[in-house]
Parts: sequence; structure tokens; C-alpha cells
Amino acid sequence: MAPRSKKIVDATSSPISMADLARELGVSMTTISRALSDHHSIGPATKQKVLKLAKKLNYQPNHLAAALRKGQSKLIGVIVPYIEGRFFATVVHGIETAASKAGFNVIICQSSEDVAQERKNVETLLSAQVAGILVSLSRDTNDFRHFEKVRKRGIPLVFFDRVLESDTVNAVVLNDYDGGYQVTRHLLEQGCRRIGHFAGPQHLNIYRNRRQGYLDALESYNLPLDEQRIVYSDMTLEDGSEGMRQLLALPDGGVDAVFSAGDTAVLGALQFLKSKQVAVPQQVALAGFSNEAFTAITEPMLTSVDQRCEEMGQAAVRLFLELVESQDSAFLQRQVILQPRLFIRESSLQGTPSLDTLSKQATKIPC
Amino acid sequence: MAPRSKKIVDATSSPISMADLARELGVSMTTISRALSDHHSIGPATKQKVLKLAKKLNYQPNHLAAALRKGQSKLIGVIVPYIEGRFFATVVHGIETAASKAGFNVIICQSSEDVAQERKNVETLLSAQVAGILVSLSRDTNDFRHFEKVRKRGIPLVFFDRVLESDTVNAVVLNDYDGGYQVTRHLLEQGCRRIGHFAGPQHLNIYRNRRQGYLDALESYNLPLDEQRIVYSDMTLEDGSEGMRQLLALPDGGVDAVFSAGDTAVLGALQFLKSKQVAVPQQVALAGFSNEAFTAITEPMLTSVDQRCEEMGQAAVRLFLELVESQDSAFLQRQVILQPRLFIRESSLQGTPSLDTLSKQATKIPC
DNA sequence: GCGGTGTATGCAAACGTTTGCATATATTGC
DNA sequence: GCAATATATGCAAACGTTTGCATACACCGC
Repeated sequence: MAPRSKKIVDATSSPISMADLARELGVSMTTISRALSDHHSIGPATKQKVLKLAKKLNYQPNHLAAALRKGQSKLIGVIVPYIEGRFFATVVHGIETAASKAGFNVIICQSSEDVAQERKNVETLLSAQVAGILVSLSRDTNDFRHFEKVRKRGIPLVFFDRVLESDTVNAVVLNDYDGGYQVTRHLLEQGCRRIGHFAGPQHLNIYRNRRQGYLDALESYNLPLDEQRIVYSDMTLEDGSEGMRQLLALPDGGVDAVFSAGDTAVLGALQFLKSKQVAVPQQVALAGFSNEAFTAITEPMLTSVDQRCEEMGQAAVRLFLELVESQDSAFLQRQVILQPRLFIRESSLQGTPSLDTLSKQATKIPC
Repeated sequence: MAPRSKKIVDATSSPISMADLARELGVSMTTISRALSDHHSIGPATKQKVLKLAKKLNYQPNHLAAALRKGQSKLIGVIVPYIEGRFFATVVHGIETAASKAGFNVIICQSSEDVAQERKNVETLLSAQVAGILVSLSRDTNDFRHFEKVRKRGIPLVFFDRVLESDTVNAVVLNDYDGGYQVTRHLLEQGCRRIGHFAGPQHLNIYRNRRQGYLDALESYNLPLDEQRIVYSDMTLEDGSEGMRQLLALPDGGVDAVFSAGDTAVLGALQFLKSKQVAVPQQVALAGFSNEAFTAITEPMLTSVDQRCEEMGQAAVRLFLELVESQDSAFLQRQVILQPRLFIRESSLQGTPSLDTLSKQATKIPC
């Protein structure tokens, strides 16, 4: 019987290893290894010889073996609630690009907004011996032991966007508060005074902060808090439509603007208003959050806060790299806060819009 | 001097290995390994003991070591031109979900539509010892040697969406021809007879096939080919707008419908028509390709062909798994062809639309 | 002529698994 | 009672790197 290792199909030639190079050149594997990793103690002549042969034989290093020996792989684990959808896809794009530049590969996992799955993801990534983990929490994560394990192992852990309620972690977040503040100020400057708000689940930091920005902006104009004007929901299209209905039906004559903590909900509101022949922005101005692609397509186009998705991904990787460098990463706890950017479009421009600034921002579909 | 292995910060306790378990239970590592992998020759009592201890000590297997020994990792490499954007993000979602179910992790790489980068991605993935590679070609890949290398190594290779012009590969593709045919037939059934077409770059199989479907549908109605009604472009928003201008200006009175091989271009056309007060669909019906999220948001909503992104990802993984199973994968060359699905919306419904079927498909935002 | 330093190379032991080839006992069939 | 089979376990060699600790030679300064 033929030995098992000899395949019937001979197309699968085994890749060549450092041992092969060493044998060919009559030197030790040490020399090969050092030549390839540009060690100082290898003579230029030897180094050249090795590199040339490696290229000629098309040598491919086995990262696995190296990682095993060094206890340090070139893999970064990323956990997101889901990958489809503009925000996370773009963050992941930023992560992959930055990681690749630093010589790291990216493993993605999806928690599907499920804590149990998230826990499993963490275990998987640890088993894969990743050099670090970047994670955006699932919607209802409230048990953090699985992350303790990561820290115990001394593996850099960076949160982004959806973070732990604690300042003892490394995190990259958007200044959601400022986003809420900016957009509300903008609505106020347009002359709106009865501004409603679609608020998301308040156990999530992002929605809480957006709401607080809204409130503080109102206060800066000496407008009192009116809880009636705040609608809490899961921010779906239907929630937006229904929320708009509620706000219009308020006893004091409704609202003249709405700041929604999400774009999908504000789209629902827009559709509702159009179906009721309410003019946007003349009768009710609208503004959302996330700068989804469709905000530049609706009629009128929707004002929204951009979340700097790509920058967030890059920043997360940068932070990870810093942690890898510093030997006492267990102590380093850094927070990176990104400034959001307001995209002003038709839906919030009362009076005569400055068409110059408008068109520039509006025509670019953020896809 | 303290030994190097002993860290100053003791927080980083080294993870426990099979050797630890073996010592603790007084058995050999073989037994541990076999118990954990459910080998038949391990007694149920021993198996239980091992599993219990493993759970108690929170043992995490080192995939790297296993992969090194077995020469087979649990990693799938995925190369896409870019990850942001609905199509690829959703495909990757499908891939990750299916791969995860089968116990595989996914490494993503972006070629950024650049052949050189794509080549690099392949090398990287081979170095990472992936069990297989799934790839959607960069826009201008025309040199295939880097893929030959993959096959030489006996590593399963599956193309999806953008594939090689050859039937000696494993591939998952959409039936673009049928998509073009379906949508054109639909326009014909609506009574349109002067149907224009926005065609993409003809060196890409997908655009060529969509165009052919369009032509054959016309022929099925005994309508002659009129090259004047076909506008070739890169399918951007501006291309769509400009293309629409051209088609309206045709000597024979313009067109009464346009099938665009991409949604972005059809959006441009819609914007142009609205600016010229041309009624859609009454005067000109529109239909696109890709079923982008915004097609359900525009007014009127846009008819489009759905590409089954998620199914494509799943199918690619299924195909990969089949290749892994079959030992002579080098010979197996399978093509999976997915059927596109036409989403009929307002932009193409002449006369009295059947509101029942319409609303069901239209309200769901494919996000 | 000796310690110091810089250059150039090799030996062999790790890293944590998996697995072919033993070994040992118990059970079964004839 | 003996071969065949099933059950249960262990030894030790792989897998392809990296690296601490040698070894060896050359040159320099004193």
C-alpha cells in the first residue's frame, strides 16, 4: 500500500520550508531564519544568498509555526454585532486596511447581537491565538467575565463604538454627546424652538449620550426639558413613523423639528410627514444620526451626523498597536474620542438655504 | 536577574495546556487529546473526567498548534475588492455565518481593486496556512499565476461573483443573463417597446451577461437590436444622468423604458428625469440591478434585480466544504449558479399596478 | 597577551498539538 | 483454548519556526 502522505494526485506539492533552504545552501536553519528576519549578526553576503534562493524557490513562511513558537500571532480578532450595514462594514474596512499596513491579518466574528455568541467568539479568538481583540458589544451584553479572561491572558483588548460602562478599558468612541449637541444647536439656529427627539434604548451609552447632547443644547437656549417631546423606541422605520405621529398629536401644537438618534427612524418620520402633506423642512425640520447612504437620496435630503466609521477602525488598530508595543499593556487604559461631523442637508434648512455649502455636501453619496 | 519569562505584571497567567490536564489526572497527553476530540478508543469514564477537568480549569485549545501538526487550519481566507458597500458586506456576512457554523474562522483581505494587492493577499493567506480561499476578483485582474500557486498546494479555491473566464475553476455566480432577461421581459410585459439599456464595462462577465439577457428578451418579442439605445459607461450616478439625457435625445423620439445594469446609474437617470419633469413610470419606466437599499426609498421606488448576496456567501462556503471533504479536490470543478430575483416596484409599473404584490415587496428595506 | 567588542554561524530545545505504532486487558466466536 | 476483535491507554516523533547559549575568528586598546 502506498504511504498515506503520498497523495494520488500529485498536484499538491508540499511547500518548501526553511529546512529545505538550509540544506540547499549548506548552512543551518538558524542562519536562514536570521537572514530572513534581517538579524544583525548575519553577513550581507549570506543574507543575499538566502534571500535570493528563497525568492527562487518561492519560499512561503509558515506563520502558524512562527506564531506557535513566539506565542504571538499576526492575527487581530474583530467582533461586531453584524457586518452588513454601512457602519460596521466601513469600520471593518478601516480596521482591515490599517491592520494590513501593520502586517496583521483580521479575523472577523459576528455576535449577531447575542451575548452567548459573543462569549463564544471570544473563546474562538483566544483559541486562534490572536494578538489582540477589537470588539463592539452586542446590544444586550451585561456580563463581562469573558473579557476578563482576555485581560488575564495579557492580550490587548480594544472596544469601539459600543463600549463597557467603565473607564478601565481601552476604547475608541464617537463623541455622541457632541453629535447630539451640534445637530440640536443647528436646528435651534434655524429658528426651531419646539424640537422633538427620537431616543434609542437608554442602556446603550451611545443613545444616552445623544439624548444628553440634545438636552444640553436646548438648555443653552434656555428651553426647558419637555419629556413629552422625547419618544423612546428601538429606532426602526416603523418606530420613526409612529413616533412622528405621536409628536404631531401633542396638545401644544406638535413640534417644529425632530432630531432622531438614528437615520432609519428619521426616514420613517419623513415618510409619515409626506403622507400627511406636512412640508419638510418648512413645517417640520428633520435631522438624523449616522449619515447613512440614503440620507443623500431622499427628497428632501436628510441632515445627519457622520460617525467617522473608517477613522474609528483606524483608531482602534492604532490603539491596539500601542498596546502591543508597551510591555505593561495591562495598565494602559486609553480612550480615544472621535469628533462627529454634521452633514447639513435640505431637511433641516429653514429659510433661504446657502446653496453653495449645501450642494457640496449633498451630492456625495456616502456609499 | 529575574528570568525573562516571568513578567513583572503577574496578571498574564499563561493559559493551561493539555500537558497540564494530563499531569493533573495522571494520564498521558494522548488520552487527553483523544478524550477532547471524542476518539472512539477512550472509555466513557475517562472521557468524562477529562472533559470535566477541562471545563473546570477553563482549558482553551491552541488551534495554532493543532493546525501546525495537522497541516490544516480552521481558517478560511476571503479576498474581496472592498468590504464596505452592501453587496460584498452581505456576501461576507453570509460567508462568516456559514463558516462559523462549520467551525471555521474567516480572515478577510481587501484587494482594493488592485491586482498587485490581490497577489499579496494570496501570499499572506497561504502563509497563514488557511484551509481554503474564497475570492472575488479585483476589477482588472488578468494574470492568474497567483491562483495557480494555490491549486499547486492543494488548497480549495472558490471564486464568487467576479470569476475567471474559464470553466476549470470552482465558482459561485449569479445568473446575470437571466436577471437581464427577466427584467427586460417585465418591461416588455408592461407594454414598453422602446427599451434602452445602460451597459457596464464589457470586459466584465457580469455586465456582458446582463446585456445579453436584455438583447435576448427583446428578440423574444421580435424587436430588433438597436445599438443606439445602449449606452456604455462605468455606471456611476453621473453616467446614469448623462445616459438618460442621451437616450431622451434620440432621433426616433427617445425611449419608453430603461434597464440599467446597475442601481446607481438608474438613480442618476431617475434624478435627471425628475429634473426634466418626465413622469416615471408613465413616460419612462426604469429598472436597475443589485437591489440596493435605496431602491426602496426613492420616489418612485425602483424596480431592481436582487443578487442574493447572502446566499452567494453561503454557497461559496458550502462549495469549499465539499472540496475539503473530497480528497481529489484538484479535479472537482463545480459551478454554482444562483437565480436572481426580480423586485418589482413603482418605477416600472405601467397602467394599474397590482397593489397587493407591490406593497409586500416594496416596504422591506433590504438593509 | 588579555579582556572587550563586533561579526558570523550552529546546536538543539522549545511552542502545544496530533497520531502511528506499540502495549495490555477483556470479550467473543468457534 | 486460541485467534480475532474491541476497548483503553501510552510513547515519542512529528509539524516549521525562533532563540538562548554556545563557538569561532578578527580586531582594538592597553
